[in-house]
Amino acid sequence: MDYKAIEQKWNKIWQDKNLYAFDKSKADKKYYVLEMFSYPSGANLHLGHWYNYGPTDSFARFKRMQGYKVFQPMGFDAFGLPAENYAIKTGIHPKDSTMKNIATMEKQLKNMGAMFDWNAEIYTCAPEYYKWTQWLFLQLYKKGLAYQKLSPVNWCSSCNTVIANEQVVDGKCERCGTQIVRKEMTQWFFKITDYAEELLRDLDKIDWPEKTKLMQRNWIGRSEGGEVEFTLESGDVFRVFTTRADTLYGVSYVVLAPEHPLVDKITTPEQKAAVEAYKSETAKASDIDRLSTAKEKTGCFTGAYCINPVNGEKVPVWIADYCLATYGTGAVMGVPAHDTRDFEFAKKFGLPVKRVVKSADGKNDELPYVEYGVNVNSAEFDGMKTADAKRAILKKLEKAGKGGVKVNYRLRDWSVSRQRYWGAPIPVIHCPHCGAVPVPEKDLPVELPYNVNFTPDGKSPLGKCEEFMNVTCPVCGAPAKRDADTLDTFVCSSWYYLRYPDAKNAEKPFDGEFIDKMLPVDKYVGGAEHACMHLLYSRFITKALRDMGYIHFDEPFKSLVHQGVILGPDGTRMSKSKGNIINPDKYVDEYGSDTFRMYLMFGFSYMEGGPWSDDGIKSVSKFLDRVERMVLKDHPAEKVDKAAEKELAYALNYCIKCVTADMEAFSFNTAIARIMELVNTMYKTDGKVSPALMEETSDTLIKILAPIVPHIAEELYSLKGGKDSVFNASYPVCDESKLVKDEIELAVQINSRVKAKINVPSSADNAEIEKIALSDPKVIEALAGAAVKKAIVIKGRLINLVV
RNA sequence: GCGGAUGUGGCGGAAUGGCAGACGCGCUAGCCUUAGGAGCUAGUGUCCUCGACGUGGGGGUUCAAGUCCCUUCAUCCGCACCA
Repeated sequence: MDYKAIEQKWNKIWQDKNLYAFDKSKADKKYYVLEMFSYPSGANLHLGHWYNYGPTDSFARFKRMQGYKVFQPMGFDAFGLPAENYAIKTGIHPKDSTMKNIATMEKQLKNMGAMFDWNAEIYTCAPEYYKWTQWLFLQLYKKGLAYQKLSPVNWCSSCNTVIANEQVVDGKCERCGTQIVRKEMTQWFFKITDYAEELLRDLDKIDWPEKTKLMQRNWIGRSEGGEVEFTLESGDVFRVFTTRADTLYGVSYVVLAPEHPLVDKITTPEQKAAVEAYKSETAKASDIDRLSTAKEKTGCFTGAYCINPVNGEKVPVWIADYCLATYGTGAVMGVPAHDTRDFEFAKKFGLPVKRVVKSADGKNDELPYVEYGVNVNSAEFDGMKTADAKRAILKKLEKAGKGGVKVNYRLRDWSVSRQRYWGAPIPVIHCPHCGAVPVPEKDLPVELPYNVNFTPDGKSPLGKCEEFMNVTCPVCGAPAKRDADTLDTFVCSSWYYLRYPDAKNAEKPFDGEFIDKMLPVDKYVGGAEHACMHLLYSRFITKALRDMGYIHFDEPFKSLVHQGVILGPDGTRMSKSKGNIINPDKYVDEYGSDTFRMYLMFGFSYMEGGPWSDDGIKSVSKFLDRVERMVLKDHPAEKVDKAAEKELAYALNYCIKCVTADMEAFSFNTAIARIMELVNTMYKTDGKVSPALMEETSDTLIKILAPIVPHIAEELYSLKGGKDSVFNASYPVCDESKLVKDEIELAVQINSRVKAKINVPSSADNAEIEKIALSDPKVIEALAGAAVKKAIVIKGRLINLVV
């Protein structure tokens, strides 16, 4: 077969017939298959794209043949850092390089032969799209879910610019090697924490991999505890969050995050220099380093003292980098006797260690003692069990107005400001009189200007573009400035699945009534690396839009699958620097896109991925030749053998049954294994079965294969006389009556070791099976007269005789 | 450091607690062909035969463990400004 000619032929026919366009009037029978859209970073589709889109398209085709109206769109997540970095390096404008990359990738995606509905294509960098991304920002702002605050960024003083985490290597700027420091800037945030509880709870409602749900649960990080208010000598107050309020009598110091707003105010003149030095040291460390328990504890005394609200004790206030400003209240109480980190800290700085909990059996175990137990040295709470003491102490604090029960989340609000050019401009105007003013919706989109200077020099590129920046305030008309930052690209991708079904709507981001019919996405397929960010942001945006009344469902993705990662032949992640990149084009060129796709489906466990190998693809190619020969040949019946006919009918229906289940479960490698078994049986029984049965089997085989090798199956289908597309045919259904066997083989175990095989009628009950087993000569020999204490029969599998 | 995963023949990988290694690659042999890097058929976990041993290591639960529990080792991924 001339694969290239066939691919071109059918791609053109499918396109001319508009075979894969979604019929919006059939939304009631919809099945929404969505692959995570591509970032057009390189000029070509890489193997990861192929692995995501090829097999998933086969799943979509399978669903179509099952009678669903499949909607499978494709688009591009086109804003982002790499295009901008490329521009800084080469001078080629991000828009130009991105649009060029998109054009190439579109062409390759079309050659892949996936049934994408190109009528619904979107690019996030198109004004027609980001207009609505900006609209989304404005709705969140109106709803009180977008706000500004000071937040640290990575700052490179040599490049004079903000650096992404990715560009920080060992704490240094990857471009110039300068030590990165963290610098506070005013930035926009989305209040995802308002939804922490629902985001956690609704995980129970969705069909997602358990590990992904677990990761989100841990990311959200709900912990129940309490807040305790400490009063400084200056009269200022601050609160700490703790899960161990029962240890409050053991507090011997408190720690503020070095970034805590009170630090400057309370530091005594004698400590000023030391505190400043410590703060600038901390600015160099990443959160990951700061939280490492392996690292030696560091800290600095502020010179200030505060009052423990339960016992009036005066304790010193320190700053230390193991306390993060972004978690809890940015302050922790130090209880060295009952916390490992606090213990190390106290030991290093000579702070007192005071036991307030001992184990329930009354033993004074070694300190730090972090287990639950019974309170001691805790005034009226002595003798209480940990759980009771927590409650009682928090109650006392609550009465005194000094704290109380509190649930805390590790989840932080979503920072969406980026000091970059290639993104959706933030639709806000900063007016000297009115402050931050949202751009009126009628003025959207705030278009990204083309002519800007990317050279990093301390300002956002947009900030240097006068005609962009200078506007009049929509409220008072005074001269004002636009927000010079752009939105995090995750904002663009947090709602794109809502845009696809109504991608060309010029009046609205989407028609709510129609979207309610089309969503949620029935099957979402993409990489596991998005578990905690994109997949959480999308859930948040869906819930926020629901609460604003735009949509009426709770979750965007009903069912989720992660494909694995294909590694280089050396078993490590593919990268340019390692030179182990596999280019799919080479194989598509040599073997055709169907064969390449089928190899991706057969050679790996889809959810696992694994190292690439050249060896298997040839075997898939051979297998397809073998199919072609069998399906197209004449099938003379030399002598029709009933047993052979039964065997073939069994093989066919068993194949249908297994492949249907395997396709549904994304277990493509085993689905293909079952198809290979069927073809092997066809070869084995050819000539011994009636031509009619062989023809029927061939026709069915073509339909089973169609989702996996769409062009080849379409060609075979038409060569066999099919008039319409095979993708308008329905998927074969298993005839259970053909799977009934007269006799089944069972293994006979004696004390769990297999000693013999027996054939029993499929209708035999347990007693009969035992009787047959005990009369088998091999079994008699192996038993050697021993008495059977117990016989365990597992239907269709084995019988185990315990002696 | 925290969080998530993985570990099965020479290789890719199969196994609702029920005959470990489906299917394929590779390898071996036979057939076929003027020819084969084509095709068809058979064999192929390890060890010395009966048999024994085998799912990273060690322990446990069970009639039965790759699968469940405990422990240990190794490798990989994510960690909030890469997308």
